[in-house]
Amino acid sequence: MPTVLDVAKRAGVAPITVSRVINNSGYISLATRERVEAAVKELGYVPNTIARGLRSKRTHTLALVVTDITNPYFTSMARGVEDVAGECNYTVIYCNTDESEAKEEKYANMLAQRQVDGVLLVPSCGNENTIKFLRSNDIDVVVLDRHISGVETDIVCTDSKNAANYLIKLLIGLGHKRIAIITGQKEVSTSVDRVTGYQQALAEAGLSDNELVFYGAFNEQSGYELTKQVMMHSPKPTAIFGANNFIAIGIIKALRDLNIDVPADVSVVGFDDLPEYMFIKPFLTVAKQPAYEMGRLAADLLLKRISGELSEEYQEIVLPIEIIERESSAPNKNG
Amino acid sequence: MPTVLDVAKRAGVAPITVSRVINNSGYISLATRERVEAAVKELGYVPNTIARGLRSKRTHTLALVVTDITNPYFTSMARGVEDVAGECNYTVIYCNTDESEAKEEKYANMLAQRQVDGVLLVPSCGNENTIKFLRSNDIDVVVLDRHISGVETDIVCTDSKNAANYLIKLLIGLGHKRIAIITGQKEVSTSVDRVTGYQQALAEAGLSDNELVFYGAFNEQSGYELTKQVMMHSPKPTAIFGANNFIAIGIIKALRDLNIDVPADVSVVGFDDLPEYMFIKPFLTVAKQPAYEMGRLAADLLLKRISGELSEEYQEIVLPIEIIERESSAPNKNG
DNA sequence: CAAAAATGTGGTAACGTTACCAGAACGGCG
DNA sequence: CGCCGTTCTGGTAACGTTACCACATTTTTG
Repeated sequence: MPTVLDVAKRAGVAPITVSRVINNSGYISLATRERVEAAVKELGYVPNTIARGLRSKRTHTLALVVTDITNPYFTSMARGVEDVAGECNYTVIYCNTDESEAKEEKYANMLAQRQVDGVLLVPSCGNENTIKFLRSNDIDVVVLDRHISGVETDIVCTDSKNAANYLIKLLIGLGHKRIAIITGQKEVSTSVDRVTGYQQALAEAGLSDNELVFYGAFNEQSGYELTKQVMMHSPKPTAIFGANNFIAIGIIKALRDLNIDVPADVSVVGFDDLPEYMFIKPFLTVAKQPAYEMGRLAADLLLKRISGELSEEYQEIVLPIEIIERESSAPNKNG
Repeated sequence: MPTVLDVAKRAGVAPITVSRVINNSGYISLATRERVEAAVKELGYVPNTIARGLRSKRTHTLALVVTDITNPYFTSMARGVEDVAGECNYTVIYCNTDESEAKEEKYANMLAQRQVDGVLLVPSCGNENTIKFLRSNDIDVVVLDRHISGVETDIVCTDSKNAANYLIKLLIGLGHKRIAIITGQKEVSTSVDRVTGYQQALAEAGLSDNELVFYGAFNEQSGYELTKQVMMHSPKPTAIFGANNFIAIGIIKALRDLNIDVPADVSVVGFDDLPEYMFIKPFLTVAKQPAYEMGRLAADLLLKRISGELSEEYQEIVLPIEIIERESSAPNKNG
């Protein structure tokens, strides 16, 4: 493994000069630059990012902390982050918290040890400890997807409340009066926001008495089980709002197992679209968040924050949500 | 940011002693250990992985190079890798080559700079350059999914040829005689292997004259377009084999747009299952590769290779493929 | 034409950790 | 009692790079 020193000797210059050529910094005459570049090639020299990081205090590494990378919503987000990072010669480390606060803490610790330059965080809970810890280790943080209380921060998210509101109004417009919502953990902001949007829509339509809110987890199983509970209610709801993609799938499967037709008997709407290629035939009416774009913008904001080219003030970027009406929502024919 | 030195001072010991406590190496009396641990806590000391890596020549970092992380096949694989790596306190960097040799090369260079301890590589092409380059930089490599020529290496894969063979025999058993295969790039081993399995099955059944092989790319668009070509053939095939999940989806969509019913008019079989949760109703007959398990085993093998606890000989691990028969393959009723 | 600014190069030290070598204190053994 | 092995601790240097300062040379400016 040749080092700057070897290259320097070969090119007949000082190590620092080699460094300057590689980093394109400072003044270098064309002649020496060429000599150095030739030496680099001849020796197959590869600069050592580790040593560089130690000295310069910049590791050119970001981390993306999500709950589960196998959720296509986060996979797209990850790809967005990766693409922007790659363009700027940054590397990304991915971490899966599985919605566990303990895992989040463990990862935060690991990332501090690794001296990453910045972290893109989808908080596993409403807790501000992780952010404070990272900041105390000189690591910039941009929050994604979910709000966090108790601390100011840069954040990239969508307007869950409004989108939920819109979806419910859509259902109300189709004649539905008994609409249930199945959502995730009470501790997660998106979960709460979607419920709030739901409640507001009902209130505006004078249907507040019909609230049917079910908290659970953001996964298929929870959606499945809660649907069975929901359908025990009397009178039965005529529409269900699943607060993320997995919940929506759980709902559809449960209804199928209960021999309830969608949308003839019950309409279903969801949040977070599944990738188009996944469905032979798109079917579910959803509020689609621009996951890839969110990843891109968040990475962009983080990189700017790291380079210090931003004012002190924290930024909040709210992206629009697209409502896609498909077959799963239909006029109410069941009272 | 406190360092070992600060901790050492506080605990009244030498820096090296702090290092020993943190790494659980060498002899330490209980008293000093406790003193050091207390100092670590009081100062909020976090060891610096960068400095550690520079000195010890081990970064505790792996890289997973795949073609596209948004393909659920690779996402599962990634999760398998991540889980094993995490257990051993290794961190994983993900890289997407998008099947481009240039990108693969760029990433290899980056990974060498970062001094990763090992790389899990899904080769974007049959080229051995990347492996040779990484090895010349003291980086261990385990190849995943696809064979590579021109160089011996550890590899974890499945028996594509046999699985393809089996799928085609299944179709032949259902009475199909004109079976087309739509596959990926000619340069990719899995692409070729699946064609070989296809050809052998036809040969064994005395149907060699009916070969219908279409090379393209491993994505939906290619599957879609080639399907339209395939169906121009006369006489039309009665079954199509899509050599990966995206191609299969492209096929299904194309047939739908052509008003051709699956499986009444044409049977379809695929490779690489989509995650169960994606489908309300599983439908496609597939050869399912154990992606998560492949990731786990490959990471395991790589870590062993890194720790030097393996003999010199390269290992080839071939995992079984599961054939899942579903509705998209049915008896031939179209001659 | 002197002074100031731009250009080009190098020396030294430092980033934070651990490898390597050394040595002290202690107990057990012949 | 002297020797050896075990247990515990420390000093020094090195990993490969770049920050910082210094200086020489050339070009620009008033």
